[in-house]
Amino acid sequence: MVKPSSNPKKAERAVASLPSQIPVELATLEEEAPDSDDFLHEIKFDGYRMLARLEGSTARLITRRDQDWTARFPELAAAFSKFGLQGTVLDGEIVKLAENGISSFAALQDALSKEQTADLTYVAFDLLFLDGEDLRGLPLEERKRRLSKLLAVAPETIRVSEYRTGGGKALYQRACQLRLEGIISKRRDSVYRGTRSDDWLKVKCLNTEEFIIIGYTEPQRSRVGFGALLVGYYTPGGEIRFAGKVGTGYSREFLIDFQKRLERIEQANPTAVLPKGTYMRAKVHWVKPRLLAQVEFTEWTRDRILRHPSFLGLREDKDPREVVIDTGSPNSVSE
DNA sequence: TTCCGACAGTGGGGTCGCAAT
DNA sequence: ATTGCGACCCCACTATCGGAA
Repeated sequence: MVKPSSNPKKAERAVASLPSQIPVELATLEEEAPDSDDFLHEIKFDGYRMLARLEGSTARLITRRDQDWTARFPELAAAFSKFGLQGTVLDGEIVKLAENGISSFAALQDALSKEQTADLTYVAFDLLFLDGEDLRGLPLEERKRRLSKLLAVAPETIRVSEYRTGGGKALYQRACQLRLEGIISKRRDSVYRGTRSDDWLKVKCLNTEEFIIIGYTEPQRSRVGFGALLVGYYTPGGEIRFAGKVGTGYSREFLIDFQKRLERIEQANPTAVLPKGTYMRAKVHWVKPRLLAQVEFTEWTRDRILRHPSFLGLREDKDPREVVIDTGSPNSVSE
């Protein structure tokens, strides 16, 4: 709980308005979790990053690009406004938690599109302002202490992100076993700078899979070679199913060289079955299903399309026929 | 001198809202 | 009614540049 400010000086500070725009701290992508005791670690929640701005009887939810999304989360906004605090800003993530406590981005989007936002959760991981006081210059652990105190008495839907100190590698392994998105490791004594730095590290659990190259899109604007590779896989039934487009991870040189190679194996029509309503922004060229691409991605979407795919390289040593993915595999998103 | 952070620009899936078809 | 498109959200990645180390 927060003591009401009896000190007139403090009260004065409390009415001082917050900065209109507050840049959020961003994490740098890292391959390995730090094991050093200088870091604390928390679960990487998969949702919408949102600053909660409490200004008296009103609370606003602001995206990291400064868009006001309060109206999309009326229940959370109402819960925050009940705090009745002036000049207070929390940093956190709006998530849809399953019974097992895991946040699913697909479920969150689903809830938003159906306007079923009552059971969303705000997971707070930082406190930037309290009662008009700017806390961003304090060490992270101190801010977290004040955050816990503030949310000690809070509704179910507003929670503190739990964390542990040290043991980053072990936590990362457990997170991946539990099929979480990854972890965020933060320097315990770091101040909130509002930029990307290695004070905050994100270590993600990623999937790697080989896919059959079934086509490519034409480059747009200043892009050279091709835009994206269209990839697919064999179902156990022997059909090729479209798995999405992979548009990043190529050097300029590769884009030019590989397009020439693809050109030589072009064919008029797709080999793969495309889901109805597949939208192709750029013109597509289809190729014979002969080449394999190794692709890294975060997860499968509800429609069984790759999320956040990036190209790692070609697999010249394997036969495309070997790329069989059973849609009932643990990787699939069950509905 | 080298390195790193910021920025611009490319690409992805999904949702929403608006305009053109 | 459908489709295209751009703006958001979530992002990965390459290339470049200027300033810090």
